[in-house]
Amino acid sequence: MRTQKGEMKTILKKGAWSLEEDRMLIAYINRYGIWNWSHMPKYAGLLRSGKSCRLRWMNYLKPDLKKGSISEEEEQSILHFHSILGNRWSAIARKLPGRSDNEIKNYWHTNLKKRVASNPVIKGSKQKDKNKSPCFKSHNVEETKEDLNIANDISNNFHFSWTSEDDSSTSSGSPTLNEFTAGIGSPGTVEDLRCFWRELYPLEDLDIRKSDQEMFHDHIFQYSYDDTIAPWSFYNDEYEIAPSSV
DNA sequence: AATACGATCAACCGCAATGCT
DNA sequence: GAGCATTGCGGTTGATCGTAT
Repeated sequence: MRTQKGEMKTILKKGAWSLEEDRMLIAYINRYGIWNWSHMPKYAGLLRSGKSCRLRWMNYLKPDLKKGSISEEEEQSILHFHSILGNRWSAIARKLPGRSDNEIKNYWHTNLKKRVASNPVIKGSKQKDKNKSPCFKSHNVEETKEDLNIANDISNNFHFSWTSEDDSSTSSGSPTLNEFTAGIGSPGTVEDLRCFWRELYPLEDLDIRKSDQEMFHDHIFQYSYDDTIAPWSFYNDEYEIAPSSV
């Protein structure tokens, strides 16, 4: 189905993320970095909005996120910074490394809000048992840990290189967190992306996903056929991805 | 055992800010 | 400066789970 502008119109998936979707997003970001949330899902083979992908990554998949319960120190920090900043959750989150704004917001609403309302001067804190949390028991936490390992294995087997204005040397290996969260990235060339998908869906699975490959005929993709040197440099002039050696 | 209810948290939605053309 | 795309934020919702009855 196409819109009047000739763009592909896809039905976007909503609701809980599956393991497979997590795996695809992690693997894609490990390989190409974060270059454009709106366009990324399509190239990663995800039927999700960019917003949804960004949220999933920021709140759950980002490797430097802490997975455990909020500590007493962190709780005191939340109380302290909330008294200064109010409901500016993202600002509070920046003060607590490894915690997302969503996590802090949820923690506030479920643990602290009532307590602060009933007792404005809170000194101590109740340590909640996160093992009782439904989400801790769901597939997401434990299985995603395993999934992150799988994704890391995948990314470790990829050749990843780029150059920048600041650093004319070429870096190889997997990008660090700072590198790929700093916006370094590229959707890759058509052939490069094919290799990426083959890594995710070896042989027999590739046929099943033929419909997904309709995107190779997407108008944006057509650019890449005519520009084989730095096909995606128009997205980010500072970086260009080297042809994959996979 | 079945049901109701509350707690928790991942995900969605709408809007504002920002950047680009 | 207008219009559009993208990103980031905060409020809210809904699914899931544990517990009480």
